[in-house]
Amino acid sequence: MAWAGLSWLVDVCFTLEACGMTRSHRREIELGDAELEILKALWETGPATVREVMNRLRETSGRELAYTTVQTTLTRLEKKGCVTSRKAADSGQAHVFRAKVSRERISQSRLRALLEQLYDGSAAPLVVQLMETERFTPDEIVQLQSLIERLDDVAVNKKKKGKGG
Amino acid sequence: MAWAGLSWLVDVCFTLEACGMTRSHRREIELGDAELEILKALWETGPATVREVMNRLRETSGRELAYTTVQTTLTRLEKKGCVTSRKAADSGQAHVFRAKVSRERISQSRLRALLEQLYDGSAAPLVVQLMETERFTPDEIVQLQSLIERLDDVAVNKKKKGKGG
DNA sequence: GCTGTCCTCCGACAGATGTAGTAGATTGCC
DNA sequence: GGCAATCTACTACATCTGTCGGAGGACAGC
Repeated sequence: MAWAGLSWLVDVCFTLEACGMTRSHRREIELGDAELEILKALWETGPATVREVMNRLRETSGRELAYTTVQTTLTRLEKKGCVTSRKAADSGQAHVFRAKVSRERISQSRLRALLEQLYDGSAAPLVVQLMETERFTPDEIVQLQSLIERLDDVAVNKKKKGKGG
Repeated sequence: MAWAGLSWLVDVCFTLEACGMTRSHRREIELGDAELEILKALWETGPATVREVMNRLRETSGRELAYTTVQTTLTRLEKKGCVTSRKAADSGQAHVFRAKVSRERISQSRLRALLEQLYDGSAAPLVVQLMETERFTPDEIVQLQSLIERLDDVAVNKKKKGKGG
């Protein structure tokens, strides 16, 4: 399972938060579906050429895109600052593209937009909705439980601080 | 607060689930940002005319849109099956628009898309991300805790049922 | 050196979306 | 009956996105 632990994600999220990137930006990055799909392929493969991304799409999603379609999309992603490209000696003259934004960053950007658009920024309804409509494995439920406890601790600490200090 | 309880949302979600609408549809409804904003206004006002929606947008978001812009968007929403319109006796000749899809439905559709696009359909990472990066009030945390317990119960019951027949 | 292959760059085009103007019907009022 | 306000319907247009083709450069093999 990709669920060896939530910690990696938790860490990433904390990092983002530490960078002050969690609030205030309504919509940092706007990506279409195809762009996102290709970016996802790039996350999964790691740095890759146009052809590698194209193959990856075919193999994993059965998606048949023209070489130039992938290329155009990668170029647009580069223009948006989501990927970088450079020439690598070991890949002929083909450019190697590398994702510059993380999956979590995109995820957060989209979630934020969703929150603003649907619930005036309040996150709880979305969490509820996710928990109610999606399936979770028992393991995941345990993980979520511990996360909530952690949230709870933070809340309690804050309250203490607020009172005592 | 709008958080008198989560139960309404929970109910809606269960209803959706009962309708078999929770999985399998990749992308039922595609809405742009402006469309969503106007649909949101309609959720908030209840059935309303073009002008009322327009005013609502100005008052709540400071959004200044031309009358016809709102109208066009509402018409497009109607074509997409998200709203209905009819002539009401008490509103002159103006059509009264009414939201036909719920906020939760849209929310779910978008969340689902996000899940598929980013995490191959696995919901847990999104929940984690939301819980880590967004703020929750102590009350909300309590609510979430009880939800998790409920999830936990369901999981346990399933296990029992699976065993017992 | 020619040819085939692969790559990059550029241009193209259709559909969706955001935004709005205009024409013509309807209605209230003098 | 005519004018002003308001509404609907239609049209328009720029931008973004998805998708791709063709021109031309680089390189491997004959």
